[in-house]
Amino acid sequence: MSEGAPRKVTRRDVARHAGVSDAVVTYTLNGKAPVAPATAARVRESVRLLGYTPNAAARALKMGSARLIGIIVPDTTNPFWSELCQQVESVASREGYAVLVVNSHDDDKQAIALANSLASRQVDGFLVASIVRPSEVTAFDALGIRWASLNNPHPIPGAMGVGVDLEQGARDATRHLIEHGYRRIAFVGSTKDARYDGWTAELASAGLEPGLVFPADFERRSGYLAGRNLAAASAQVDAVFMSSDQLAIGAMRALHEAGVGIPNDVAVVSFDGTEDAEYAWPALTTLAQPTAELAEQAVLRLLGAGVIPDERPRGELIIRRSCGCE
Amino acid sequence: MSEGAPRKVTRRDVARHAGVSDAVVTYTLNGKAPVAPATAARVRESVRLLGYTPNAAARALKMGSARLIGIIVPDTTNPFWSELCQQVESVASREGYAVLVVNSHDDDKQAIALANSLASRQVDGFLVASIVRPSEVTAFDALGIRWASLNNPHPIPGAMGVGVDLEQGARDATRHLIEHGYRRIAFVGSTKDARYDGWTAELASAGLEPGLVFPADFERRSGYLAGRNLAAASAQVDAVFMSSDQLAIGAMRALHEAGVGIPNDVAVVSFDGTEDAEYAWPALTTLAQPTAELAEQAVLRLLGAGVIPDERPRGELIIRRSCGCE
DNA sequence: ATGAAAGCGCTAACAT
DNA sequence: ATGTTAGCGCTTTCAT
Repeated sequence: MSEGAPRKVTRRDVARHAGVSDAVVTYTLNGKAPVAPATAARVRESVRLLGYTPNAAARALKMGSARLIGIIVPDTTNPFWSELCQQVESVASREGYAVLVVNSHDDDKQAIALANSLASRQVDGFLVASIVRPSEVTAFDALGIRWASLNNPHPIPGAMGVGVDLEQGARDATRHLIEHGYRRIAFVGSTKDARYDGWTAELASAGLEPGLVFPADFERRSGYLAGRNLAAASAQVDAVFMSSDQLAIGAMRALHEAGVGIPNDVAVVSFDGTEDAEYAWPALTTLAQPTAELAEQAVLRLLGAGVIPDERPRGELIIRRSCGCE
Repeated sequence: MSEGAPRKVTRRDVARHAGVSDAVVTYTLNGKAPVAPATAARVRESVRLLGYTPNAAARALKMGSARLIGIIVPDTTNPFWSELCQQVESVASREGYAVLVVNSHDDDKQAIALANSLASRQVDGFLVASIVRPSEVTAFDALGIRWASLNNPHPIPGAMGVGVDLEQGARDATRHLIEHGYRRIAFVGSTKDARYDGWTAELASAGLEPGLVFPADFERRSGYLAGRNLAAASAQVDAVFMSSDQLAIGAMRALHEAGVGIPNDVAVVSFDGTEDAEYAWPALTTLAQPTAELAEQAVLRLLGAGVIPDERPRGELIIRRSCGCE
């Protein structure tokens, strides 16, 4: 490590060292005004010699922007969110912004407090991947900063947002199961989620009876619990749609423990397309969310830059063996 | 969303509204000076009414600290790092600091650039989880801010740092395999890592021949590749020590595909203790790193606060079925 | 207990 | 092409 040594070279030090005024240093560094080549070179040399680092706080104060965006996620430990955050970071940094990631742990009080603290840090905008209720919409709007919802289970009235069409994705995944010939297709997930609507609709449009529902949130542990129930009911189930990869991974553990064969006894299809799905056993057929595209659109919308297509990004089914293919 | 509406209530607005001076608002909010109860109440009311949010940039400029710490990790998408980051965030926020997480993608040039940008953002210190070479030590020290290494494969000379005793952990894990009676124990990981030394030493002290080595970094994909080689050589291997859970998950996929039974044909023990290990199939016996403790020590060291025990945190072996137990 | 005022490091008119 | 200067919103002596 290093001591908090007596170091703080300012723009002024650089100016003196280079024998110019403060402004010229700014001009040189930010390229907003013409500077004589020789002068510029001298300034740059001084910057290097002195090891000058601009003070972002001063800049933020002056500019009213910290070139920072915030993102509120339920849990960065969940691979889907961590992959998405990384994509967001990648496009943000390309645009010259840093990203402050904060965890809400799915607690709304917390989310509002976090939004406040982001606001006080002068973020130029923030993304909310946690569930957003109407009361939060009000609270967020009151902050007077741009914000957008990211991949919420349903579009939020009155709020800007981007997210895949979850209902359509669930239909695509469910249809694949139907095409395999499975007729008793169960659902694991939340019934308040658009994926539930998609599963229901697809079953109906194929003239199939509604399947069994095993309620769960999106985590592995919850999937494991649902998986135990599913195993117990496996005689009445051919296949199952899982609302997230994590859920599927948890459920498959329970299925394995109960000796239920996948896909022979129960076929599974899941949702998200995280890297874990590829390494699960058996490898999961999953509806991959286009996280890169999602991140791109979200950041550009937030920054009010770029041309943004008006259609919702659509997921893509990745076929592996859990559904019975190959 | 909300427009970037004409909003910017400053401390001065609050002061006017409450009929006091700017200073009194600060006194009230920061509790650093005595304020008459009635005045304080009035100020607080004005804050509420006006929806005042302090400007962190101004505060940072004045104070020379943004109450921010940075952390440079190789890849937040890797569950071990994301879990660790979340722990760091949790203790930092308890101490009143936010955390800026950045990805180095294991690129040293990048790491130095990131450290620079953290410095310019006035972080109070930063943690480096990426590999740190001597040249980086110099670069980091030159920044004049506190920094510490976090969980590097080896302690870094001249740098403050915290991390588990990887060598000891690898010995513990390897010993467990030996106690099972396995005698031909392979290694998957990097030979430049302390875990390799631990595996080697434990084998030697048990009087066993050195086992097969399958080089790999710490990712799933790399584990998968190593796993294929391992499968091909499985007749000469009883058990294997994997340097990370991710590696083990990737390798197990290859083993399954090759029809190699776990633990019957090859037993496995891994390292890290991430949540994935619990849901892998079969569930992984793993040497769990004490991430909470690591995060606690790292942040407190960085902030130069609290009493920090001088011994290295030690991992704990979590027994599941991949090693042949139960 | 409260107020006045200086200044943190930077940018951007506005002069020259 | 370069210099001067006025703040951005906050904290903190130093007065009162």
